Parts: sequence; C-alpha cells; structure tokens
Amino acid sequence: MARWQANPQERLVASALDLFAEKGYENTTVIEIAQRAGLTKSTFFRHFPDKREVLFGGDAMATLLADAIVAAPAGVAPLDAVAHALDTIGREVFTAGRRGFAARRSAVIAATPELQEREALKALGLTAAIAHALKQRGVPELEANVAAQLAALTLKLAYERWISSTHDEAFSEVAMQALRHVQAATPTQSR
Amino acid sequence: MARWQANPQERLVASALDLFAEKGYENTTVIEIAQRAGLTKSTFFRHFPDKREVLFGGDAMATLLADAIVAAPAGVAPLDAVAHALDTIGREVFTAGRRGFAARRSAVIAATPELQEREALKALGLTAAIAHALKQRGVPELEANVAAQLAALTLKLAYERWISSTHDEAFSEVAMQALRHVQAATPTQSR
DNA sequence: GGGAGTGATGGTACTTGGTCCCATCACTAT
DNA sequence: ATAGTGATGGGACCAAGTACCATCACTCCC
Repeated sequence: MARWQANPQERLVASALDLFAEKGYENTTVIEIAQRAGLTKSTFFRHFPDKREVLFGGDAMATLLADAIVAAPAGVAPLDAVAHALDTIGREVFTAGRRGFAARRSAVIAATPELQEREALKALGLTAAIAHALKQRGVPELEANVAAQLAALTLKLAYERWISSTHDEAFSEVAMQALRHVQAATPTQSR
Repeated sequence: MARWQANPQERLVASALDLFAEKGYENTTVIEIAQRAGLTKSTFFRHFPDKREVLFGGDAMATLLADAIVAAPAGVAPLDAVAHALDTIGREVFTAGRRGFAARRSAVIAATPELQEREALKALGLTAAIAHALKQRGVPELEANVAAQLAALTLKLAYERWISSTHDEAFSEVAMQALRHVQAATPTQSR
C-alpha cells in the first residue's frame, strides 16, 4: 500500500511548522518546505491549496463541531448542545498527544499576520457552522447567532488555556470551565 | 495644493470597485486598476499595502469605534456604551451618501473568498478593539469579551440590514434595533 | 523670475506564490 | 510481461509584491 514514503501531507505539515518556527513564515519558501519533506513544489500544491493552509486542517473542525451539535440530546438548551460538542472535539481532536503541536502552531500563527488572516476566516466559518447547526436543532435564527458568538468565544478561551496549561488538563475540562465563565459574564437583559 | 489629479486613493478605490464588479476580483489586475485611475502599479502599492486593502479603510473604523466607547458617559452598562459607539459611527461614517458604495463593496466581497478573509481579520480586530475599549472603562476582562462578541454580531446584523434596506433608514436607527434584538436573544443564565 | 529642494509618480528588475500541463515513476491487476 | 492507475517531478507561465532609482510637478526662497 505504501508508495514512495508514507503520509506526504503529514510530512509537509511537519516540515512547514519546523521551518516556520526556525526562520519565520515569510522567510520560508514553499520549495524549501517541500524539499525538507523530500518532495517538490508541485506536490505541495497538490496537497494544499496554498502556503497558509498547511497549518489548517481544512474545515474538518467545523464539520465535526456542527455534527456534534446536531447529535446532542434533543431538547437541551443551545449552549448545552455546544457543551456537548466541545466535549466531543476534546476527545477526538484536541487530545493530549496533540497539545505540543498545537502550541507550536499557535506560536507561529501569533507571529504571522498572513496566518492570522486565515485563522480569522476559519474562526468565522466555525461560528457560522455552529449557528447553522443550532438552527437545525430548531433554535431560532437570532438565538442561534448569539449562542454561536458565545460558543466561539468559549472555544477561543478554552483553546488558549489548553495550549498554555502546564499541568495536563483535558480540553473537555477546560472547555466546560470556560463555558461556565462565559455564561456567568453574559449580561442580564436589563430592559 | 492639487497636483496631477486629486485624491489618488479615492480614484484607485473607485477604479478597483468598478473593475471588481465588472469582471471579478480575481480577473482584475492591479495594473488595470492603476491604469483606469490614470496611475501605475508602483503608485497603487504606495497607497495600499496590497490588492485586498483597496476595499478596506485601514483600521479607521476600529479606532473610531474604540474612541466612541471610551467617550461614552461614565457608569453606563457595557452594551450601552456600545450603543453610543454605534450611534457615532452611524453619524460619522455610515452616512446615507455612502450606502450605495457600501452595498456594491459588500457584493464584491461576498463573491470573493480572498476578500472575505481580509474582512474576517478586520472583524476580529474590531471585536478586539471593542473589548479593549470596554476594559479601559473598567469592565472586567470576561464581561468585556462577551459584550464585544455581542457588539460584533450587532454590528454585522445592522450593517447587513442598513445596506439592503429599501427605504432609507439611518444606520443608527437600524443599529439600535439590532442591539435590542440581540439583547433579547441572549440566553438567561440557567445555572 | 529662476534655481534648489521636496514629495509624489513612473519604470524596471527581481522574488515568490500559485496555475497548467505533460512526462515519468511506482505499484497493481490481469 | 503488459497495460493501466495514481502520485510525483519538472518546466513554463502569470500576477502580487518589493526594492531601487529616475523623473516630474509643484513650492519656497532669494
């Protein structure tokens, strides 16, 4: 089954992250990334639509989150469906073994405006996916959008804390805590 | 005072928007934009850091919003400070005379992934600026972040409605209405 | 009124991301 | 063996963006 070398994508991602961390995103050329992975520019662009995307896994996250929200127990409140989804991704993608990678990746993005732009787009897509999934559950348009905004903030806070936590906290734990905090900080409607 | 022709930026923006609407962003070259404005590629990049930015006014909006939030009457709730800021930008930048331009611009962005990416980044910057301004008012970190998320949603909804409204509603009016709706759709903290 | 200075513009060469297209290679099935 | 299939290599090409220098329009000042 295995031709040439295995998992070209993974090798490209690893090479890219290494080089970005070493000499910065802008000073790294696609050809260099490919060479370090034993491949060529052509092959790189066959696996990723552009240089940025090598650090972003398509919309796997968005679909996973959306599916988990739809699959949450019927009748629960929007933010409880979100909680269910956060727990799911905590167990399926934000596992302990990937924390180191996530942290390095995050540092590179934080240092690169061009990557922040891509991340902003992904975040927006994520929020839209959450809102859409909530609507599928019957949540009214506006409530879904508001809940999605709160979910996006929760996810961001949880991710940051998960990445930088010294003691190994599971993502799910961190996320539940973050969600409770966000809920507590939500303004009571005065009027 | 006026050399050559006046307002090169404005002419470049107008040329770009026209061409993008005519033949699409991707099929339009920077050289074409410059030529239509009676300028050259060099001059284009002297006025804008890249091709995308010709449709985005730097961070003028973010600073204006942030300043207005800081300048809101002391002691009012976070979302009331936001309301004050929305009213300000409604009177200063989202004026009736600019609605047509905004609508055309919005249509082009909606048709162009590359521009949506830039817009996503701007939206994130806007949210961060709002949160930061609220913190300057003494609003605690978390409350500021939550309020900023709700403000971002409000701004987005109001902007969409303002652009597509048939009868000339002032942006401030639309924004106030949107804010009330968002507040009404905010989940009551059950636990 | 003429010349030095200043800021905006024009033009060219270069690098790199990204596309296209075709040749080639490794492996598989018959 | 042989044909077929899917992944890779390689080269030509275009456009975005950078760097640098020449040039032009206007201002200021003597």
